[in-house]
Amino acid sequence: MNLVKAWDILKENGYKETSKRNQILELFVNDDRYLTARDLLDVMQKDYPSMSYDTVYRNLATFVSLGILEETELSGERHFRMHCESDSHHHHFICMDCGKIKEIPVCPMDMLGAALPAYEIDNHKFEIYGKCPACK
Amino acid sequence: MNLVKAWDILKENGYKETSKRNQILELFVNDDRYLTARDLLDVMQKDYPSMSYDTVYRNLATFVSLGILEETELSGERHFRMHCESDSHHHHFICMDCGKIKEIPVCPMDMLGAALPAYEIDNHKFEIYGKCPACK
DNA sequence: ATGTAAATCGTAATCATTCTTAATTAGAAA
DNA sequence: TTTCTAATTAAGAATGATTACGATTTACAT
Repeated sequence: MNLVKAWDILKENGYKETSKRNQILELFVNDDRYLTARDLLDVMQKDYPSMSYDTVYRNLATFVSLGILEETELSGERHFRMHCESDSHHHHFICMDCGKIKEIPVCPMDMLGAALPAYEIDNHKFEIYGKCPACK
Repeated sequence: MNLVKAWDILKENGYKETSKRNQILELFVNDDRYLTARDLLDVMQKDYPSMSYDTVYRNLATFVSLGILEETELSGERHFRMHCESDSHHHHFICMDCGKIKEIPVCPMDMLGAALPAYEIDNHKFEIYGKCPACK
C-alpha cells in the first residue's frame, strides 16, 4: 500500500486530509514493520510535540477499518503495519526483533475446507514468529 | 489434563498444595473452556470472597509456565484453559460464544518446513474462530 | 510443635486504551 | 476571500486489565 492509494481510500470514505494523518501514513510507508501505538506516538511527537494518544488511536482504528493498516497482537500489545500490496489472501512470518514480516503465500484453511462440518468458521489466524536472516 | 497430573507437576517443581490452587484447578478441569482472569476470580470469590487478583494472576502464570494451563489472546483479553490431554502437537477451533474448543490435528508448519530457509522459527500460532454446532 | 520459605491478602501502582469536553482546522458554501 | 459547519485534535481524566508491594497467613520439613 502506498500514500496515494491510502488517500484515495480515505477520500472515498469522506475523511479529511490532515498533516498528521499524512505523516502517520508516511511513517508506515517508510517503516515497513509492526509498530505499537506508543512507537508511533514517540516518532510523531518529534514533529508534533503536542500530538495526543487520542489522535494516534483514533487514526489507527480508522486506517484498520478501511484496510489501510493491518493489526496483530504481539506479546500483549497491539501492533500495526501498512497493509501488504498483494491482494491475495496470505499470512506472515514476523521477526520478533525488528518487526519486519515475510509473506507466506499459503493458507492452512485451504486444506481444512470440509474438516469442520457443522461449525461456523468466521475467522482464523496463522502467524509464524522468529528471527529474520538479518537479525539472526 | 486432570487434577492428579497437575498436582504431580506442581509437586515436582516444589509448589505447595493450597486449597485455592486446588479449587482453581478443579474449576478448569470441570469447565472445559477458555476463561479470563476475571471469570476465574468471579467464580472463586463465591467460595473465597477475599481472594485477590494477585493470587489469580500469580497462579495462572505458574500453571501456564508448567504447561498445566494454556493461554491465548481473544478480543484483547488473555484467556486460559486446561491443557489438552493429547500430547501430540495440534491446534484449536475456538467457539467465540461459549469458549469451548475443538482440536485440529493438523499443523500448517508441516508443509512449510523448508519454505523459510535462513529464518529462525521460534514459534507459531494457528487458531480458527467461529461458532460451535451447539452455539450456531 | 516450631521455624521458615512460600502463598495469600488488601491495596496501590502501572500500562495500554478509551472517553470527554473544549478548542482548532479542513473543506464546502457563499 | 470570507464564513460556516462538521470533522479533527488536544489535554487530560477515566477505565479495565495486569502487576507490584508490604503485611499477614499458611504449608510443610525438621
